Amino acid sequence: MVPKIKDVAKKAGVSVTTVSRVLNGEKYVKDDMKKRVQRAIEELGYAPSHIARSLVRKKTNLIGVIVPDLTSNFYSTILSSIEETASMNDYNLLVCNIIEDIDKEFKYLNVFHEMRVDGIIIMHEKINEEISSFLTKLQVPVIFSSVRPRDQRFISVIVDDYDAAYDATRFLLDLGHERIAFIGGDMRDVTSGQSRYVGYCNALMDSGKKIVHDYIRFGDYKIRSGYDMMKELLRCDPLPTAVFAVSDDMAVGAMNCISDHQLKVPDDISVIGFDGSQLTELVRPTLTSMEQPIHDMGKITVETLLGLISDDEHAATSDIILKHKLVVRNSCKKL
Amino acid sequence: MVPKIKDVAKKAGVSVTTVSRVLNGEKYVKDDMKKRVQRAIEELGYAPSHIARSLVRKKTNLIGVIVPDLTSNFYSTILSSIEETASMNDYNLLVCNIIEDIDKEFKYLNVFHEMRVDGIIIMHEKINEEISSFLTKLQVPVIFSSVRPRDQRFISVIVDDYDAAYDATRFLLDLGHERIAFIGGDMRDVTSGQSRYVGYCNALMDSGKKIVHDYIRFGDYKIRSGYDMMKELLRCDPLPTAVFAVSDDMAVGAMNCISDHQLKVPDDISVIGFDGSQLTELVRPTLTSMEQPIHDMGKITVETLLGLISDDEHAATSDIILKHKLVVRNSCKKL
DNA sequence: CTGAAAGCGCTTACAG
DNA sequence: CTGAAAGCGCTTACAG
Repeated sequence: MVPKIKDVAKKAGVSVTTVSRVLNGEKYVKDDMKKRVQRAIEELGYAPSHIARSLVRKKTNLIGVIVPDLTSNFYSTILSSIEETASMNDYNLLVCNIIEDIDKEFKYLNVFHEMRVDGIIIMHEKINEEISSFLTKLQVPVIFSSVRPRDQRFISVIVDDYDAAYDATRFLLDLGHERIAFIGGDMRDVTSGQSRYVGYCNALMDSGKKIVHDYIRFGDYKIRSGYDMMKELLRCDPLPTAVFAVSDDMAVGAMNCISDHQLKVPDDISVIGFDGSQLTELVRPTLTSMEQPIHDMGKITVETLLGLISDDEHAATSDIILKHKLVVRNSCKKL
Repeated sequence: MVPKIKDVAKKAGVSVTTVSRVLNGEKYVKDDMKKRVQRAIEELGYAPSHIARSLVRKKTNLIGVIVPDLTSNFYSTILSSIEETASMNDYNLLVCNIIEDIDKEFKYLNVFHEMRVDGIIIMHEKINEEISSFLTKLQVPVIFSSVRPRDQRFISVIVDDYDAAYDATRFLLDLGHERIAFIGGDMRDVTSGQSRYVGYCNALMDSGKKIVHDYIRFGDYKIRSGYDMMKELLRCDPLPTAVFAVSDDMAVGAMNCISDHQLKVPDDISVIGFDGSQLTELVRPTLTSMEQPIHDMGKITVETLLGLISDDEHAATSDIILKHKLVVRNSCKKL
């Protein structure tokens, strides 16, 4: 039904080899033949089967992407950038949304293997030993984007989470805040969990403040948990004057909780987020945030992966650290 | 390097045919052989090449998805549901983010063709004649999700936009509003553009109100345009007491604009949105919205498409209309 | 510059 | 129940 190379060859009165050659833009095809082949292709509406090509070329131009949550603005923005860069380089994306489901992840990694993807991008760091070793056996380039797994065999594209969290906390200290609460991530996460927590602590200590455990909570990066953790923080006495949440989503949750309790941001409590997602501009007051270069992150992730795939001698061999940047909006106030 | 069926056969001391049979779960394989094959598969870490399989089976289990904007909460939520349903049915998603770029869309449709996807899902209605006829020639099931193109050859999964817009406007009228502004979508769009506009107009007329052109603006569904259109509406005298925006994004833009001009939602102006995206719960005040069943929409889109793919006799032959539902939150006030 | 033939890694009649 | 062989739709040495 759908035309194949043989049909084109017959119609043009040449061999399939010749058709293949004009398809692949090889020289050494007489103009006359090329013209005939092109006309036949046109008339038949022929497009070569990527499937068949992949089989013989041993290259699929497919990249498997594992996203923890597609509905999160942060991830969907990175994904958007990944898609853009991949598309420009003639790669296509097989997208998997795992929603914290480790079994689904494993299933998908198997699919990626069966599909013989050329490379894999993973955007969460909660990989276990089983997945880690499966990934290694796969013999396919793997890259982590925006997170760094504990297993140092893999390359990550990230910001310096420790520095970024340190700077965010420092910013609040410089505004004169003394009672700074912290809504962290999962401490099992190396980057967004541990590093950001340690950055917060060290900034406090370096400026002679002590760490108050009542002011410290851990969520799961989502709006809801920011809200819930803030609710707990509002029971503290005295109240914190500022909150640093390690994701914009949690920061927005915290802001909403504050406003639902008839308090004002930033007059009563200042809030600073982390990520630089679109939420920052969307909420009122707009959210000051320690931003990751989300767009570049996606772009560089793909470019680095393509380097690995093509076995480029200049390909990355270690983590790529991008610059974070504090963007001041209206959610923090000088004390 | 990566093991193939031949390697498994050799290791197990059987023919490739037999290996293929146990791979495909056929009966008529002696337990003894089955065991040997399975062990060989295990030891080699063998997984069949989906590429090779697709070639002979003439089925790729791939669905191409065209999303207008991945960073939009509405679309990413549908996509998430699409992915979930596809995955459960052993289908994989090739995702394309076209960002209003008709050339990119065409390029991707060609890729989908070359990839021999089993089906295509499209989430925007701005398809031109060229794309429309290409789609028809493709001989592959196509389904539109959340939108309906002008071209009636295609099946859509949608809500009744006219009714939904009518009901949303009716809701404001019932609250006692007389001066109801409207921020619409692109009038070239059949569903979200035209139908919602007509629904708004008819609701007004049916209750004896006249249509004030100053109160009507058209945006592009995004936050920014809601903001900009609202800015224009704020120049009206008298001010409208309520605004109906045909997407939650535009409604949030409108709310922000109102609050940036020192007015209050809903005390000064009520706002109602459309879609039921996560934004509704995220903003303050929370946004009343005419909701589409986003999750079901994604699920049913895939199920319908799979019906078409398997050439099920019960497969849909016309549009599928899902129920809309008004969810009242805190952005609208009784006058 | 052009074409016949082998091969990519599978599945599926067909024969036994 | 098992296997040899053809074929899926391409590309790529190889020979001319």
